[in-house]
Amino acid sequence: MSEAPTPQVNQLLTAAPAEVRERVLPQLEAVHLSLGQVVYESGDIPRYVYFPTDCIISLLYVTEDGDSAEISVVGNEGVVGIAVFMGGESSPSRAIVQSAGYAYRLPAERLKEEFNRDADMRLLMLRFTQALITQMAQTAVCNRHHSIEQQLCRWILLSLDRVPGSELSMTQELIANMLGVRREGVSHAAGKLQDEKVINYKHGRIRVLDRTRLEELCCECYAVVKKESDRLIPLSGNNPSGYPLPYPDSSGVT
Amino acid sequence: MSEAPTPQVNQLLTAAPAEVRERVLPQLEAVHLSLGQVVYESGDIPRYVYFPTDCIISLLYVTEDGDSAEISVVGNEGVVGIAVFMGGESSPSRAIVQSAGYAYRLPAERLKEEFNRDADMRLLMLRFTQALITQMAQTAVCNRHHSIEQQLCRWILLSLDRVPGSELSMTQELIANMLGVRREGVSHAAGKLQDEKVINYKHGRIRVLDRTRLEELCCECYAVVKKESDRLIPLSGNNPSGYPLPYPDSSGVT
DNA sequence: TCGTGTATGTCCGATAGCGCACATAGCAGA
DNA sequence: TCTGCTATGTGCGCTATCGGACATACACGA
Repeated sequence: MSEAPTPQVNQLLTAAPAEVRERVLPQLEAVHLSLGQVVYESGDIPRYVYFPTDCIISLLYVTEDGDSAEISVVGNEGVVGIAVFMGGESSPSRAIVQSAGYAYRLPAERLKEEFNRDADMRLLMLRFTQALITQMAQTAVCNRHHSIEQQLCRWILLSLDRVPGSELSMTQELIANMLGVRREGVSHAAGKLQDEKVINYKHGRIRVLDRTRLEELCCECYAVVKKESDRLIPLSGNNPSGYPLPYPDSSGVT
Repeated sequence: MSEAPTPQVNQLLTAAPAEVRERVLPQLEAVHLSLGQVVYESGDIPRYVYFPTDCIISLLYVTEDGDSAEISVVGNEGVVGIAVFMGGESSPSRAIVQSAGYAYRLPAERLKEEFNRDADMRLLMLRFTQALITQMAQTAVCNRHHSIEQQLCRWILLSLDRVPGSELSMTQELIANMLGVRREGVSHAAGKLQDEKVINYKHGRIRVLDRTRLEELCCECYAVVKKESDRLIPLSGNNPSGYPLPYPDSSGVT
């Protein structure tokens, strides 16, 4: 388990107004989040908000009979726990770690204070929230109209953008939970992508071989979300590769 | 075409801090919105925000090949045009009138000013936004896991809560567009509900005969959204019938 | 009162995804 | 190196929904 990246890897922390950052930095605490860890349960009142650096956190909705669906993913471009500043305190979603790594956490109260105190900070958080909303809405349409294969492409691309390298650590079983489909469905779709040499799937490890082709096979949902995120979140757009800034490009396998 | 209800029919206008309300009331303009009217197109920069009184506005996402899905509905409990205060200016959704009636519109700039000026007003808007987020997310899960019949029940209930009386003016064709399914699918589901004497469908007019049963046939998605809205939006929870306050209960047919 | 257009109901085959069962393959630990 | 667990691939019948074609029924206006 490597060291925690610096807080600046998180784009919101980097883009935060200087004085807010100064107040907040000493209070940030690096925490390692492991795969599958539940950060918030549905209805929980968060004590901390999390700024991911090299991890990915999924927001899931779970139905009464156990079916689930991922409604958005958050990586180093964002923060988990928006209900804290949106004023609702809690939300009916579950937040789980989709890719292990480090995040910086801050007491919920502290973010709330900064949000209410500093207009620029507020704008930053709200614009991120709007990007999140776009992601959710697009996911809803995607769930309705696009094939599992297309959705898998979207899912891989969204994840890839939030993680260094071109590899994801994730079983088909878990992806199936995220997409709200059967594992077999994912297996089938992944098989097709492998036949096309677009990805390589090996025991819980996806390696993307041909990102361009992957984007072609994907529905437009990925592009819509990406474009809107780039527009709304500072920095995010300055980095055309989509990979987190402090890492080398996809050339090297981690 | 009857007169416009007072602005107080809109719960956000009613719940707004007194001083904000005083500043804003004289600048509100009643507008009649007719069925199917497009309030915003995807990507538009709104010049006005709309506070519905007795109309319903749907937020839709449309895919490249014309498929659509409703991601949320807004009635007298809310406001349309959140991108204005969220800081993104525009959003990729289309807003269309799902049920004709009146709304009060306010220049976008004015809402933005009040939002930035008054912390209570801000909280009000943000809590409403969080309720909207819940609705979108629940829609995404519902799209994935529930049958057309269940979704139709959810849709009818959500609409009914936002309109006086127990009747909806809406063709199956339009409902199909909202749910992102075929008209035939809606026809089939509506037929089953009619056989059960839960609703009565007659040429673009749905009459709800047995609301209790309708709620039973519905997936939990309606209840989740309703509960969260009641929690987050003031007043909304004070009115257990769920119908807009200034109207008589469902007893009378309009 | 009658016609016309819109709204609804229904039938067909096609297909994507489900649920289940089971075979295989890679990985980790003894 | 062997063993066992976890992850993946695959086959089969089932069902909901799709896509298109068509028949009916209601509502409104001449």
